Amino acid sequence: MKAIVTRFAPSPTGTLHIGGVRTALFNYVYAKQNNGKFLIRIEDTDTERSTKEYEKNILDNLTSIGLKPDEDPINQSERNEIYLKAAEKIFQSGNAYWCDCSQEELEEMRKAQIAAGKKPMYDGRSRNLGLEKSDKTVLRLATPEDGEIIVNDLIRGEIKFNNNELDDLILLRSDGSPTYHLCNVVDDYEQKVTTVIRGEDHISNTPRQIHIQNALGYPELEYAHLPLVLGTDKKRLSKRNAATSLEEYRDRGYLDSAILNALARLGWSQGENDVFYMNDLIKEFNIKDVQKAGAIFDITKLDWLNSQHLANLSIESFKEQLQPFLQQLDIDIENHENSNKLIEAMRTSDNTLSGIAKSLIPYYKDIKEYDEKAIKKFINDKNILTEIRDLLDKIDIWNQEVIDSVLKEYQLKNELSVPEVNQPIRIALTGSTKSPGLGLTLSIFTKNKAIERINKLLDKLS
RNA sequence: GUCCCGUUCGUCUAGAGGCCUAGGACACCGGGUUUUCAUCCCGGCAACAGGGGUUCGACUCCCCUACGGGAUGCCA
Repeated sequence: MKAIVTRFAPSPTGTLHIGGVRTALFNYVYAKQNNGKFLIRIEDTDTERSTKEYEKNILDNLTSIGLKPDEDPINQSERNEIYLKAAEKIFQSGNAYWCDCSQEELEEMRKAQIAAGKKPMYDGRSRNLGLEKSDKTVLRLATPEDGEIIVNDLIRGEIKFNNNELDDLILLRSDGSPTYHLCNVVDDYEQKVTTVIRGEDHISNTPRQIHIQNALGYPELEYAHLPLVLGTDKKRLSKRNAATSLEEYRDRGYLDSAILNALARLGWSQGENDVFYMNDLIKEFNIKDVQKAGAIFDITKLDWLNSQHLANLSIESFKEQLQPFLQQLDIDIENHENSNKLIEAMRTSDNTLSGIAKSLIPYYKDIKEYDEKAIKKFINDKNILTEIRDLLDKIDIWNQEVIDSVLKEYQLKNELSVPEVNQPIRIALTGSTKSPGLGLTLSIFTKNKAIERINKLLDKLS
C-alpha cells in the first residue's frame, strides 16, 4: 500500500477561516491515521489578492492549533517554470491550443448562450484554428468532446460528468501566467499527493482537473469532498453570518481542543461520544462516515464543548490558559491570597475563558459597582451586616468551616432567613449575589480583606 | 437556465430493509442538589421534505416533485 499524502491548499486572501481549519483538520487526521504525510501549499497565484500577512496568519495559526505540516509549505508563486513546463508538455501532446478570443467576445458569447437557454460555456471556436502564441492568446485545454468522467469520491461514491458539459478551460492566461487548475494539478503530482480532501464547492472542478491530469499522464488521485460549513442562515459560513476567523474564536476564550472537537463533530460523529480530542480522532475517524449534507456551525454546541474541555484541564493548565485573558484585564493571576482556591471555585462560572476572566474581576479588583437591585432586595437592615462583620472579626481560625458555622449560628439565633444573612455579605464581597458558597467565598479572601469589603459597603449605604 | 451535490427533532447527529413506539448530544422547558450563581443529577418537549413505486415489510432501495446548496471567471 502506498503512503497517503494529503494537503491543505489555502489562498492567502484572508485570515485562517474556521472552515479552512476543518478542511485542514480532516486532511491532517486522514494522513496521520494512515501513517502518511500532511502538506501545506500556498496557492498565491492571484497576486492581486494574496498577501504575505495573510499567508503568515494562516501558517502560524495552523501550526499553533496543532495542524503542523510534515514538510515546509510551498508557494505556487515561486514555481512558475514548473507550470510553464507542464503547459508546454500539454501543448506539445496536442491536448491544448492557443485562443485569441477577447474578454468582450466571450462575454457576448455567454450572453447569447443564456438567451438561447443554453449553459454558458466556451464553445471551442479557436480550437482548430492553429493559432500561435501571442500577448493576446490564452492556452486552453482541449477537453474531450464526448464520453464521461467518473469522479470516485470517498464520501459520495461515484459522481458522473458528461464531457460535453465541460468547456476548454484556460491553462495559461494571456500574460503567460498559469491558472489555478493547472497549478493545482501539477503541484499535487509534484508533491506526490495521493488524496485530495477539500470543500464540496470543488466537486465540479474535479472532472476538469482530471482532464488536465490525463493530458499530463499523471496517476489518478483519491478524492473526498467535505460538506460545507454553514452559518445559521444555511448559507456557507462567511463574515456576514458569523465570526469566521479562527483567531476570533481563540480571542473569545475557546480552547483549541474544543474548536477542533466542534469542527470535527460537524459532519462526523463517533458513536454517542461528543467530547473527544485529536488522539481519539486519529484513532476513530473514518472519512467514509463523513456526512454528505452541509452543517450549520452552532455556537452553543461549541460553548458546551468548551466547558467540557475546560473542565478536563488540570488546575495548572487551566491557569495557564486563563492567564492571557486575565492579563488583558490587567490582572495578575497570582496577585491574590488564595489564587488556586479562587480559580478552582470559579472555573465553571462561564463557558469561555474570557467570560471566566470577567467573572473574576471582583476578586482581584475593588468593587466599583454594586448590583443596586440586589441591595434593594436584600439589605433592609444594615445592622445585620454590621453584626456579622463583628462576628467575623472575632474568628481566629479563618477557614470555610468555621466561617460557615459562625454564620449559621447567627442566622438561627436571630431567626433570620438564609438570604437575609448571606446575600448582604455576598454583595459586599463581590458586588453581586453570585458567588461560590459563602464560607468558601469569604475564606478566599483574608479576614482583613473581607472585613474591609463589608465596611466599604456599609460606608456606601450610610 | 444548465450541470453537480444534498434533504432524520430548533441545531449536530445515530440509523447499511424487520432491532424504530426512530436513539444520543446541544439548546429549550420542568424538577432536584447547592443558603445565591455556576457546576452536577433527574425528567420532558421535539424529526424521517412530499408523492409514487419495489417488497410480506422501507428512515433505509428506485423514480418524480419540492426545497436548499455548489458550480457555471484570463478568482482560488
